[in-house]
Amino acid sequence: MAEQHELREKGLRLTPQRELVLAAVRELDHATPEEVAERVRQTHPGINLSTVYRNLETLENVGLVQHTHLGHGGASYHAAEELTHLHLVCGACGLVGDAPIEVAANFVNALADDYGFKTDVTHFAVYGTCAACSAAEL
Amino acid sequence: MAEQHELREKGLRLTPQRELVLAAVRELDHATPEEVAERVRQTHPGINLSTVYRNLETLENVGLVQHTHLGHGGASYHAAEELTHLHLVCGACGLVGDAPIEVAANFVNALADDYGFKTDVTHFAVYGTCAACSAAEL
DNA sequence: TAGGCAACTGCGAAACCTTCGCAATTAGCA
DNA sequence: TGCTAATTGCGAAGGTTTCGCAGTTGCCTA
Repeated sequence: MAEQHELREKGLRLTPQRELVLAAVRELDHATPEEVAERVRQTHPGINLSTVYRNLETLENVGLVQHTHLGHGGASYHAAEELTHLHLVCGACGLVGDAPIEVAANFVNALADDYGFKTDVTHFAVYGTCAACSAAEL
Repeated sequence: MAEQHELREKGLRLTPQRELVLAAVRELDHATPEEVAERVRQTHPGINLSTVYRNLETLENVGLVQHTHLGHGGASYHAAEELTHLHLVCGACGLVGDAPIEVAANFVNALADDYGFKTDVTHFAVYGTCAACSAAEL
């Protein structure tokens, strides 16, 4: 994993904190800044929350990570290369499920054809009620 | 517009603030709590932000309004009866467009069939790039 | 290999947004 | 008309995200 390479390539300095933040995002898959910080602290206890925020922003600017809105207010961060699925958030139990992007292909095409709108389905979650909760409601 | 009726029907007291909040949500169409407050203040200058928050919550509980996530963090409120369209948020210019719910029908059905997931397409916005901005990028 | 510049970090404080408790007010019932 | 509980206003608290500043440190250059 030539991680140094990818960070340097983007014109970023290689700091332990930065590497750890990127690694944490990759390991965690949709994690909040707070969760990323917690994870990083396992190997680098002193890391500051501000630093995590700043690095997430920086990494997002160079396209290595991306954020998604999974619920309430906060953003969750993903490694950019893993953004191959969309998120199904259950309003009842709060669980976040995945579905392949292809499920939305028709939808995306329809928006493109009818409105010229280029959709990024992964940015916002898809909200609804999961199978288990629908069943429980009856 | 027998507004009194609908509020009383839901078991709510009829206060000027409540009526104004509901009216503001209906007039504004997707407005943040802050925007609702501002609007209400035009006719009722003293209204407190807490009151707006509380009324939005109350009105949502009885099903008269609903909130949607259009971006960043905050929620936006809609009159429940107008939730017949989904929101297209352009990441470049920030504009919020509308599209009829039917565009997503196939998508919703696919999620229901494949995952048993009942989707509420209006709760989260659909994120992407609008026609104008896609054109401008080239 | 040493030196210097700019990027980066840590820290604290500030700026949000939202929720909460409490006392005073007020709507709607009898 | 009076009572009671819902609702309001206010201030404060809580949480998240941003910011400024001084100190540190990566990386380029000589």
